[in-house]
Amino acid sequence: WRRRAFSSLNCSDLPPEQAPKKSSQETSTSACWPHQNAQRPERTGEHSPEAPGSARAKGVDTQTRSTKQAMENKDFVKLIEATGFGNVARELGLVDANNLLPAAYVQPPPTPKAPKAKASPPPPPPETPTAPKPPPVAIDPPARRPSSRGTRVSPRETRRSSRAEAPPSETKRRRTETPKVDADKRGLRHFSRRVCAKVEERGVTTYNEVADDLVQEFTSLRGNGASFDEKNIRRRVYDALNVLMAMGIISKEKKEIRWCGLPSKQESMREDARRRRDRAAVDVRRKRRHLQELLTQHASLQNLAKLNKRRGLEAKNSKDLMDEDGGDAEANATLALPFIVVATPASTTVRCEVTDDRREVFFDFSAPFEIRDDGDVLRGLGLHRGMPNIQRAPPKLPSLSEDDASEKPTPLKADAKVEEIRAAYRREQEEARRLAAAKAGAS
Amino acid sequence: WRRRAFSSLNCSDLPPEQAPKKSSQETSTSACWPHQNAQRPERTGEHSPEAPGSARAKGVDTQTRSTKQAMENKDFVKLIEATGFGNVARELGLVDANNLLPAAYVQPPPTPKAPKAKASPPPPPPETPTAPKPPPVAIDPPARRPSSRGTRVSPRETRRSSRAEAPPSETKRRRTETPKVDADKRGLRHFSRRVCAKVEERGVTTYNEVADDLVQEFTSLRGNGASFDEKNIRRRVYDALNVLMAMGIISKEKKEIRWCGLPSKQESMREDARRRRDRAAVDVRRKRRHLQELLTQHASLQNLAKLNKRRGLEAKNSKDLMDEDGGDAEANATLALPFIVVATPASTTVRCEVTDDRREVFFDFSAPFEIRDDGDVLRGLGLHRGMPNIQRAPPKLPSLSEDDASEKPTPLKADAKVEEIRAAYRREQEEARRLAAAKAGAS
DNA sequence: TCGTATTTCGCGCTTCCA
DNA sequence: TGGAAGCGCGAAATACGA
Repeated sequence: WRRRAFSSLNCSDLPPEQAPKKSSQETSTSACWPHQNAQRPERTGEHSPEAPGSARAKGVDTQTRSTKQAMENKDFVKLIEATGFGNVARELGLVDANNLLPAAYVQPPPTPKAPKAKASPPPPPPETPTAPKPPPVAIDPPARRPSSRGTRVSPRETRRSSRAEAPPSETKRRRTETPKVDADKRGLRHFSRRVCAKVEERGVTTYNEVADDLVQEFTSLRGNGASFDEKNIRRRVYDALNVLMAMGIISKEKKEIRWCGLPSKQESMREDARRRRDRAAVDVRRKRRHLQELLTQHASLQNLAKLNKRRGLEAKNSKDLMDEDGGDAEANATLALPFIVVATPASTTVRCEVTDDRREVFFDFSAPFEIRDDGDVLRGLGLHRGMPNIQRAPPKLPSLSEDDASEKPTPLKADAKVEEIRAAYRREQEEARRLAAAKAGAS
Repeated sequence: WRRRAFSSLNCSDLPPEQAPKKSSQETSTSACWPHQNAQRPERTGEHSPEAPGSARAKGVDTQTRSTKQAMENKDFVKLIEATGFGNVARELGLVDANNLLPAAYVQPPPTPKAPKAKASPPPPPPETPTAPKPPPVAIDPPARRPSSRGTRVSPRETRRSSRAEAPPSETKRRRTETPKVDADKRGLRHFSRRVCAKVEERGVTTYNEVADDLVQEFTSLRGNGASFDEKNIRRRVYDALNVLMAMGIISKEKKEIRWCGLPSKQESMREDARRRRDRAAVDVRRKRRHLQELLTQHASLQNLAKLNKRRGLEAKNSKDLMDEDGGDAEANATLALPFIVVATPASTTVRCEVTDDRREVFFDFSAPFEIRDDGDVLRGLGLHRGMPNIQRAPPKLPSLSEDDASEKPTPLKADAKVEEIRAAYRREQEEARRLAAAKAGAS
């Protein structure tokens, strides 16, 4: 057989109500070949030998059908079992516990009637089992939260003064009467649940809001009009809030109770905060470094200015006595800013070319070279020495593992001897003169 | 200036300790042009006019340096402020609150001494502030957990019997003496934290384990040997456990307290369970559908077998009387399985070609066609009718929002009249004969 | 049914705030 | 400094296991 012939169709030739509704899935299923075992699911080998042609139908009379059916059902159930669907079938109610097909196979289903109606009808619930949740708005403001104890005569107020004797209080009586009715609607367990839910619902709230709500809820829950245990509820709310607080599920700050939510959220928020903190720390470090740089620069310039001034004076003084090329001496004795230095090895050949308008200079080096700006040079001269080092104790951040005492630069010597500066300066001057140098006039 | 001249370098001509360590970042920074404002960070316009050439150095004498320095520092601090770094500098301790540079600029830093040593040295902690956590093993089994009240004389036992009078209890006295020392080491808040930690640490534990541990911890924490409030602690543990239980952070089952973990974990696990549950539900639905299919198939075959038997008998009986083409009548009266039907519109031209060995048949259709297997045909014949429909109440899953009562198929009629079956059969037979049909012999 | 485990419940002290 | 908010604390009631 070549059996790839297949396509969409029109079922108009079939009786309309029998036309199979061809969902794509059904189509592919019903198009399977029955005798190609592998393709039709679950038609196992045990079934195949009993297949259609050899079905053991006992008779054809419609009247005796039900009895025959019973037999066939047995076979059928056996088949189901063999196919591994027994459990499923039983579970689904397709066959009952006795491995019998339900009567629906033969008879129309009887008028549905509760099959498990027992003798004792359950008594109607003595109290409203789940009261309709009252709207959370303040219904009776004057009566609520009677400004704590003592200001108002409540049923509780008149109770046993010495709780050792005295007849069983109303509370006790009630509880003993209906021991189970609201067994899970009392006590710390229940109240903490309620409190938690309430705070979550409110987001930000106060003790009194929560307590009032719970009292309201509770009193309306028990149809009984008396606000029996308002005091108790209020007391319990404290307990619940405290534990919730300790768990970090809520937080309280000056009467303001705030829902902090699931620890997962907390965790992620903590993570986020940590990240931001770290980023900020890096930022501070960078800024500190930058500040240090600025300070260094400033100190260098300051020192250079001093140096220049002194050397200028010296040069001017000595010029009268023994100088040959006049005004240039003063200029040579001082260092003007800004400038850059281009440094190469001594062996390098440098070709220098200046444009006619003297606005551009071209250098051609035979070897690698290095450019230094005035800042570099001043630093190299040691003119920055004596700056306070700002790499001191970083501001104490909320405790973190890593410490910032990592790259504490070697503390600079407190001051630089003027002679050292001078020597360095001379050395550099030599260097600068020997190599290619360019100056831009200052001020 | 064309200033792209740059390359890697050798600093061999410079004094080695002055050779700037060129980290890539530093290089790019120090290579900036000072007079190209945009490139040197933070050298704002306010700074530029005071730039190097015009620095106001008051003198050069090293001896008077410190006083001059004070003036310059003022300028410098002003500069820092102008640059927007004032806050940072102050915060870093670079300048003090009076906007003065610290003495480090001039003098070597003095021997570091706590600058904020106050008058009253904090008294040594009267008790071990954080006790070394005792190993959790039982240290003193006989004395611990004295099998509840009454069996043992504890300091608490002798306390006020009627709390109205009686001298202030030891507890109270202690608390009043040291009001803040352990203010956060008492009370429900603290204990619930402890309890939670303990349960988490233990994973699975019992009330007594937790309580014993906490008592142990507490008594060892307060050097005071007396187990003052063992009873209270034990009482509080109940409270904490209850609330924790209500929050679902722990669970308790017959004295076995189990850590259920953060709600986040719970949430994910709940999510996971829900997913698995849904997957299983889909699985059940699919299996149920499949079972229904198998049942339909089985019923069809069963019914067909009956029908065949009866019609075969009828044909045999009537053959003797008035049949013309003998044995074929019986074969024609019955339907053998398996087979397939290829259906086309009446107007379709079908070309059929069979190979010599008769193992392959080729069809050529002039229009779309449809393939139906025996299952389809039997279903179309109505032979599956009367099968109980298994789409009954699905097994009650743990409460879920969605209901499965979505695609309840229209209940099939209880039984199929034999005449109907016969008519349908005949109709289909006609159709099958008129169209292309192929049979594979059965058994 | 008793003894223990657990929970309920509210008195009165402490702390906070105006 | 007095009143209100907050809550420590433990007696008593109840639940529970043997």
